[in-house]
Amino acid sequence: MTRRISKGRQRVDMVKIKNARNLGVTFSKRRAGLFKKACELCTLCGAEIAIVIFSPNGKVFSFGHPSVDTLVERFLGRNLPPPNNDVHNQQIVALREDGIRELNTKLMNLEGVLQIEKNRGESLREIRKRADGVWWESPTEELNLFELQHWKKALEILKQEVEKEAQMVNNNAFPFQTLGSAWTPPNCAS
Amino acid sequence: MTRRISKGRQRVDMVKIKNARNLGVTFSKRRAGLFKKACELCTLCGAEIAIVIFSPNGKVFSFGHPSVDTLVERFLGRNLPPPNNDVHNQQIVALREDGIRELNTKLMNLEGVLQIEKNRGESLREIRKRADGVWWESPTEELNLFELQHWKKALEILKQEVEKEAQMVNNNAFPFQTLGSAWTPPNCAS
DNA sequence: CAGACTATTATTAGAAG
DNA sequence: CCTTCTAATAATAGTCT
Repeated sequence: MTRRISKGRQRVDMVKIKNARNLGVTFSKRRAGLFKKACELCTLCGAEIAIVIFSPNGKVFSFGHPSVDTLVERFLGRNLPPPNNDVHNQQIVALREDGIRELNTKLMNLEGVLQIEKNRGESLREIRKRADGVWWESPTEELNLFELQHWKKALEILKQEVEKEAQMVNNNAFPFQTLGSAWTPPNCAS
Repeated sequence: MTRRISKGRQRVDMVKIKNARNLGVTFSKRRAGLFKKACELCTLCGAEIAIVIFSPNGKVFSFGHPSVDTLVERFLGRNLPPPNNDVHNQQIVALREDGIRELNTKLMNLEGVLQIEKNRGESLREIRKRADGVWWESPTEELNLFELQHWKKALEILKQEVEKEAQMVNNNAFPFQTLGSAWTPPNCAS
């Protein structure tokens, strides 16, 4: 029996990914964790969440309940089937007017540009691996919270859509993007 | 001292929120946790993430790195295809470097301080006294809010200069890839 | 490559202030 | 509406299989 020397979890502010391989593994793990958290928040609190992730390699992953497109449309203020129009618009305005966030983006912009200028001469050897394909498993879950029961219908419709899309993806030698696909972690909060 | 009978964390599949009040608290806490996870994923792995959350009450919360709008547009395919050029990859590589991560952390911490200052009106000294441990190590340690805002302006001006310089490259090689976070938790991964 | 393992940290539900 | 505390579970980085 070899001695197991597991490094265990590091403090977040000390995490340093050693190489590209580990970085990819970490990305996959944390992406799954993020989607799981989102799913739990949906089922537990009755929230509607859309997440779009662009990986460093250019692949796209998305999570959406009831669907990314629906929520994005609502966020952009086009088709408002608003349960609460006033609050919604107020929030949008508030989001857009938040100067601090704007400041943060600008600062980050500055840092990014500067760093790029610094690294302009550096050679890069980035692997454009074929990232993991979109897999989704959708166990027929019971939404036990009675506040969430009206979601069942939407969820089933969503699953059908995703199923159709996933089949297309599987048949074709799926190229690059995953649009409008939802992801469901194996064990989402019920 | 009364005896503390803390229920502790429940298993996720057993969590049942007792009443509306607790549901609201749970929503806030988990929403913050989700955003923090997303921020860590951005900083640690160089991912770009947009999250839109509609609360059960109709309120909207968003997280975007670099911005929700940018990523949503890319997701919807209305804008440029995923940037897979040298400059982009260089930036991703730069994100993984310790230096840029530290800079990001510093800026995010700065952002967090400004946010808190704006919202609470507390003094920087009090905040720093409370936030034990993680802080930036730089000549900014003695800055108060006033000076921080001054620094912010200087950075913005510098950023404009850099942007102007990079504008020529912008059109071809560096379309819209930026660093930035729309929302920053108090302690984001470094 | 994809899971399993595990030491370790992170998250969080509920309660109290 | 906050913040803080705490027990208890959840997440995860590195490693091995």
